[in-house]
Amino acid sequence: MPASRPYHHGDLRAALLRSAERTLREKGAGALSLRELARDIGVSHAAPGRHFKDKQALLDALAMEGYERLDSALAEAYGAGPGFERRMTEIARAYLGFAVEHPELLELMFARKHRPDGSARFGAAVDRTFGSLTRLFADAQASGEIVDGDPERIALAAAANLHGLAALIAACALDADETVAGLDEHVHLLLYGLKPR
Amino acid sequence: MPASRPYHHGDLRAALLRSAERTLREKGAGALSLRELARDIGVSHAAPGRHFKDKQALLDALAMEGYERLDSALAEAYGAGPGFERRMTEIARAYLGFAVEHPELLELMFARKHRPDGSARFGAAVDRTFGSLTRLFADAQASGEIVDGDPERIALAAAANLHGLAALIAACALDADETVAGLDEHVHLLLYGLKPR
DNA sequence: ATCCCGATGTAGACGGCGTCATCATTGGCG
DNA sequence: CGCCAATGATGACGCCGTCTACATCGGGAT
Repeated sequence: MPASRPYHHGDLRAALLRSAERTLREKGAGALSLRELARDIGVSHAAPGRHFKDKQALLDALAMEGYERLDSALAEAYGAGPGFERRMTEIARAYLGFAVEHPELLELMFARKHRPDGSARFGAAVDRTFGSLTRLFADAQASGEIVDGDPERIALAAAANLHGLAALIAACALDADETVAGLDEHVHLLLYGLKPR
Repeated sequence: MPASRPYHHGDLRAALLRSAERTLREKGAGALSLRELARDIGVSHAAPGRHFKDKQALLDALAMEGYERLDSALAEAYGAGPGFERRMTEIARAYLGFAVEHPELLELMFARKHRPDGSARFGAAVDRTFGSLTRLFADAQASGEIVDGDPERIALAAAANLHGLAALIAACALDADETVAGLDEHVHLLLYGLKPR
């Protein structure tokens, strides 16, 4: 018979995050229970408390991981090659791709729970996430490819547009495939406006 | 002493919804408990079960009320007077106003829980909500004020833009006042695009 | 006018949960 | 080698959602 499990797990914190993310993906944030995680991993029901002050702390950590992954995806898209429109389209594709593959995580990242004081950490995370857009538009403004004006505002316009699509997809309010298929046209509308030229 | 409370409440369902909305606004959806609602209202802990199959059913009902209110606000904004841009701006202001005043409710409305089969009801609710935009753009297209193309897609571009702003405000990722103050410019960017003309 | 029945509310129980306090085990560092 | 901080186990507490069985009501059929 196998040696009984060692008293200490080794890396319970990481195991919790892995297992939690799996549950999040499969059953949603509401159906996530610390006790169940502990059971799945094979530790006592209170062990998670050693690594996360409370359930919200675990969810916060999960959200932070989400920001890091989304940041990477957007940064990679930003480097997809030269050319403003190419980059813009790739960033949009990356954002929507994230929403399609990790809708529950996206919802968690932008959940309205991160305020009591961690709001600073999450505010910074959001800023980092949209940093790729800010850089992109700063570049494009310098070369005259983008209208003048407060770069923050212009980046916000793009960010709101992308996040809106992503949030609607995550909420199942939009058909994901259909939306992704029409993404090029959507970006075109964003860049050229709804008014005829 | 007051006559003991009557055995039947009279309109417990409505009382539950009222009290639930208050809790939602003050403490968030996560902190909403059927038992606490029952205590506040003065009925037994299982009484809510007579009117809502389970907790999710109550949340769904709240979300539906939210859609109705948002629909009214948008419809009123649509009727704010003639002129496409005027209407567009007023609709945007109404949407963001809703997000500022009822952030928790907005989050609930677009929460990813409404799928098991009620997805149809909520899909229809979303369609109704963005109906004002669809109408608006149909009008505007007819008079040549808006670019040609699939009206659905154009309405979606506007809807995603507004919903993105609203969602970011509700998530505390944007400063509400600041965003509302810059709304006119934001709408301008939506209509005229990010590329110079 | 009476009876009955469905709608509504109550009482109690069950299991699950998050969290806390207390105790056990461990590995590493002085 | 011995101690200690980190980590895990155990048990307890109160709250929760939900189920079942029972109580109370009002209104419609007779």
